[in-house]
Amino acid sequence: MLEIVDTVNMPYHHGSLRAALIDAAVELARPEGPEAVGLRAVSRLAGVSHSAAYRHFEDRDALLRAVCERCMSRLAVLMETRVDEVSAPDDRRQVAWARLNATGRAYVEFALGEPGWFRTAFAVPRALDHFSPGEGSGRSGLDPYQLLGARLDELVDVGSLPPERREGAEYAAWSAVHGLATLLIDGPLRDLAPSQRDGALEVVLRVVASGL
Amino acid sequence: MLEIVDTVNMPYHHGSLRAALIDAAVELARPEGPEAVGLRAVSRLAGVSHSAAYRHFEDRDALLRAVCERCMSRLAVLMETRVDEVSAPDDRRQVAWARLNATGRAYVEFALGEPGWFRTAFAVPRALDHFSPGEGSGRSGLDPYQLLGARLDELVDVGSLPPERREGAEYAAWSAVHGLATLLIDGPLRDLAPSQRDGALEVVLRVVASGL
DNA sequence: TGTACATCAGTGAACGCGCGTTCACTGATGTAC
DNA sequence: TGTACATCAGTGAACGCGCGTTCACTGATGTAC
Repeated sequence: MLEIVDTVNMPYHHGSLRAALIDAAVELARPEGPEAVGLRAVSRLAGVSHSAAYRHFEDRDALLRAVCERCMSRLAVLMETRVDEVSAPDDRRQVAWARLNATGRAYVEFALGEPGWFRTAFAVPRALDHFSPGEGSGRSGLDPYQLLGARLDELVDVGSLPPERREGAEYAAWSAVHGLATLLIDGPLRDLAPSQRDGALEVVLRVVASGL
Repeated sequence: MLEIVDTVNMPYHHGSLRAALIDAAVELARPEGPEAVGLRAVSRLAGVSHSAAYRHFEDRDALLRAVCERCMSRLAVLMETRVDEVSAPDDRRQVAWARLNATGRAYVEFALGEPGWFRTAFAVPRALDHFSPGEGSGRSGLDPYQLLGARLDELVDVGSLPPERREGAEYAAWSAVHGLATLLIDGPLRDLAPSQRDGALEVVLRVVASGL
């Protein structure tokens, strides 16, 4: 919801402008993606002069980085939520597979449901080991990559994935859902009908599961 | 190679400005990606006033579309080349699998070797059925998606892929290599060491092959 | 408790940039007679 | 073969836009005495 800020009754000191700027940036990124996150546009939405932003962020990139982390965190939260929703029958192996599938489904669900946030989450790429703890992470403190790793570890634990095939398994699972997501939202598959989209997701999940 | 054009000795009429503009745009897209393809920058590189471009392209998007097709075509050509390089032993099944792998490897090779072109190829997404014949295609006239389909058809032909699992198989294979490519060049895996990159590619190919 | 003062967090004008697009123009080419 | 003229493909100035960044400033807050 883009709302006009009543600048007349605003106190001179905002109090929590840094947080307000990030909120505004997240709001702008939602429909438009990371390109919409500019210092001027964000300050405008926050109802503040654009130079005020420099009190809280070194430059435009610093703001964008903060927004990326928020978006990445939202992705992590959705993944955790969907995994937690998996009902747990007796069969531990079945649960482990269902949870892996839920993880992948959540990833694509997020990309399709919030394409702007999804693109923003990946707009300031960083190396895996550059993740600071807490940044871009969900409730459990794990980022999306680590959440996927946890699912694969579980598969090993319950004996569904031979330990010798554990190494690098993230790459296969992650690439598959990430590729599908980007092809569906930005790429040549963007005009696929919803039913075809679902079908594609099922095939991707099936191939990964049986290929691991 | 960005070269300064000798504007003094240029004839008033260029002769093939449309082609020259596309060439210049492809050159700009190579290191920078699609963002670098602007009417002014491209005209500048071609040694021509920026308004001249409007004689050949309706607007900036029309130019970008032409460049995308060229980049997509280069991808198709590399895929064909790598497939043709596969030596053909007796075993038809082995050949079919090797060719599928070569297709996927070529895809990632292109993305890593020419990230700007790769990103440009996908910068103006279109629906699959919007591909006009010849656009974005390689020597054989097939675009990358169709080249992948041909590999999968071959697998069915030689009996390596049950026909009932043929449907949607493109989505799984394409998503996997596309996801790996984008994670490696733009995403969180961009700082992976070359050896790790290779390892990730092998895992991805193995999982797709055994999962199909 | 009151006052001087440092510090902090805002403002708004300005600089310089590159972009897409339009428009009246002009130089070169080709065609009709 | 020569000339008038239409057509085509360029030019360059101009408009308006939004951006990131800097800077001197000012209003509000908190602290020391």
